[in-house]
Amino acid sequence: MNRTYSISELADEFAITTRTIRFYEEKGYLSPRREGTRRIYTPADRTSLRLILRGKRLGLSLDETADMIKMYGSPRGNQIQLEKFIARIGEKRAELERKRRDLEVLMNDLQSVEDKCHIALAQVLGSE
Amino acid sequence: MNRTYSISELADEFAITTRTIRFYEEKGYLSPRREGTRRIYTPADRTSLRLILRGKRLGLSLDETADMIKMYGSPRGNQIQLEKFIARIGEKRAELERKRRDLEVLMNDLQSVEDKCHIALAQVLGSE
DNA sequence: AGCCTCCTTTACGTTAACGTAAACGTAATG
DNA sequence: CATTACGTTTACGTTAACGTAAAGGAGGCT
Repeated sequence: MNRTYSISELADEFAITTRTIRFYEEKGYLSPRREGTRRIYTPADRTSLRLILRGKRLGLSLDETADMIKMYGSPRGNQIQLEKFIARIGEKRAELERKRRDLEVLMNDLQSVEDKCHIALAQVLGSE
Repeated sequence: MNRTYSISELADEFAITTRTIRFYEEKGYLSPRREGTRRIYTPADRTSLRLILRGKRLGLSLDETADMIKMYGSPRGNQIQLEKFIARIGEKRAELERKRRDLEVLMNDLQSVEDKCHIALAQVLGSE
C-alpha cells in the first residue's frame, strides 16, 4: 500500500511545523507533487524528510545534509570520478567519527557526574 | 607549569577567531582574568572553551552546552534536589543516546555507499 | 447559508552565532 | 621613531532556519 501524506500529517509525525516543511521545499530539499494546489507527499518524500531531520539533530546544516542525501544514489562515473567520490565519503566519515568520539567523551562525563550523584544521595540517606 | 594563554593563542589552537572567543565571554560562557586590559586565559578557561566547542560540534546550542558544563561541579543538595538533578542528567543522556543512534545509522549508510563505489570501481577497471 | 478545517501564498519578523569595520592603545623591533 | 604585531571597545551587518501574521480558496458538516 503506497499511501501518501498531507503536509500536516508529516508535520505531526515528526513533531515539526508545516512552515518548516514548506521551508525545506522552498530551499529545494523537498519537491512533493501537487494535486490541484495541495502538496502530496510520497513515502520517498517522507524518507527525505527523515534524513534531513536526522542530519539536523547531528548538527549538520541543511546544505551538508542535502549533500549527503545526494550521495545516496548508485555511484556512477569513470575511475577518476569514483575515486574523488570515495575521497569525499572519507571526509564525511572522518567528520562523523570525530562526532562519535565527542559523543563518547561527553557521555562518559555525564556518567561520572551521575555516579557522583548517587554517592552523594547515599550519604544523604545514610546520615538521617 | 601552570602556563596561561593569550586570546590569539587559543584562537589558533582551536582554529576559531578571536571574535568568537570574545563573543563567548560577552555571553558569559568564559571569564578570563585581565592583566591591564588584556585577557589572560588559564588552563581551566581553555578547558571550558574546549567543552563549548565540543558541544557545538554535536549540534548543541551554547546555552545547552553551558548548562551541561555547569553540571560538572560536585553535586550538592538534599535528596529532592539530587533526584531532580539525576533526572536532568537522564534526559541529557537520552538525547545523546538518540544522537548516537542517528550517528550509527548515518555511518552505516555512508559505509554501504562506499562499498557500492568500490564495486563500481572494480567493474570499471575490469572492463578496460 | 454559515461555519469549520485544512490548505495555499506572500511577506515581514526573529534569534543565534558570529563577521566585519572603525578607531584606538601598547610594546617590541628594525 | 616609525612600523609592525597584538590587543582593546563599540557598533552595525550577515546568514541560517525558521516564526508569525494576513488574506484567501476548497470541501464538508449541520
